[in-house]
Amino acid sequence: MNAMIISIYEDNEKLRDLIEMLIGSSNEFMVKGSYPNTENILKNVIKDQPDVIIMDIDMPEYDGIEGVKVVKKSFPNTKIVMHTVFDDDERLFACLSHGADGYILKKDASSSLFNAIKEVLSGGAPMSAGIAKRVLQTFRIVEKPSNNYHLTDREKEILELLTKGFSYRMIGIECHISIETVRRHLKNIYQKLHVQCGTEAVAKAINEKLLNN
Amino acid sequence: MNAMIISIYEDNEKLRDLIEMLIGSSNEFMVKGSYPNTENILKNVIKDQPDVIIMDIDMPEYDGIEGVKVVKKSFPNTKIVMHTVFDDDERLFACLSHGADGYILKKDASSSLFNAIKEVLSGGAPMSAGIAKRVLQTFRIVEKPSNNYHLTDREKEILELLTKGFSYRMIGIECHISIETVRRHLKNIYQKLHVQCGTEAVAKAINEKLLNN
DNA sequence: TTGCCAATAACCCTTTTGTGTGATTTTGAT
DNA sequence: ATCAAAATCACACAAAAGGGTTATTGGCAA
Repeated sequence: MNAMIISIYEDNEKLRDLIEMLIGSSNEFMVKGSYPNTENILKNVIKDQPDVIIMDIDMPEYDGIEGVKVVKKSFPNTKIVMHTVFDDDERLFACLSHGADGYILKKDASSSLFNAIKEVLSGGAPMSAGIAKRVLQTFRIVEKPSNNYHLTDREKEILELLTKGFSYRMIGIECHISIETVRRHLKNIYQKLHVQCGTEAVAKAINEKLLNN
Repeated sequence: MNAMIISIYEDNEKLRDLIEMLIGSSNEFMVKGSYPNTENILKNVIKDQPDVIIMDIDMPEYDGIEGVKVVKKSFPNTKIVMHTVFDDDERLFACLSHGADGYILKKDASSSLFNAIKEVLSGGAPMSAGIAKRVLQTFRIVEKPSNNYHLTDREKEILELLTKGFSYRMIGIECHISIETVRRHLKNIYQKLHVQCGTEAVAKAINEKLLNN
């Protein structure tokens, strides 16, 4: 099997050399392309054809988040492992949302970086321990304070049609009931939701996910 | 340092014994509590006081997802590592949303399970490679097809007030413009959004995140 | 059985919305 | 300086929404 090609984007020259050495020392990997920022990264990627990119975030002028964005747009199969000091949510999720495949903190042992490359090549998503935890925490359900307005099924049904832009008349036809009954239901719904009008009810229903779907 | 206490929930007796042996063989860990399902898990946890729980998902009667839910509700600091054959999104995210700290597939080497326990104890979130990848993928921004309706700033402002339940009149007062102008703006907004009425516009604005906040 | 509640329906009346049409003023860009 | 887009205001009219009140029916539970 041919050696996998690795590109490095890191503005600290010493660190860049170090990573290059570390990775190049294995005969599984070959470093091709080593840059201090993401200027013209698309051209570089076309030239280098890397399998994996090691990407710092904080680089002058052209930063790593931009880099992830442009590379992943054109080369979604090129793996990108972030390698950075930042562990704030904002940058983390900015990278992930643009398609970063891994996120390793610089404070971790440099062997992590080496393993991360292997892991990402075998279809995984290497993350530093704290990062993975942070990611999982975003899935926690925020135990909602029972925003239960005791809407009946019928009321939910009618509210849902309202959110779809149905007029009272159309709702009546859809539900096979008279427009007067629709009025009655909506009147009750507005009271239960403590709102004054349809638009407010729709906003509340969507924002608080009151509907079953 | 005292040995960390591990509990095991796994309905396959042979596998349960195997895990028990594997983990108990280390003097870092001590297995206390080993059960074929999550019946009375709360009582068990109170009795065993485990630091980490290894939890299968598919168990008769009382399954692992229920187990995660009830344990994490009362003991959020007790770490739970799922150990299962399932890698479908539904079960995965059901576990994560209730607070599972790790997710290891049974097909992985049993050493993974051992390492996972160490990792979760050191504040990490151990996941099998494919699982981590799946998790990261949920963060990808679905490159929205430029749902840009070319609303002007003023129009967005007015649409936002509408979503807050303001009447035309109130919007006029809020923006220091006549109600006729409000009507005019809304008329344009409805055309741009291809909707017929306020409720539909509000639903579209919220669902497609057309507003700046 | 009685009584409650959800669902249904109707009538009346006022206010709000939505639309068509037209016009003026502001503002930004070329 | 000029042109275009955006923002402003006005009038008229029909349709829809929203609120008050009252009433009937059917199901379910105390």
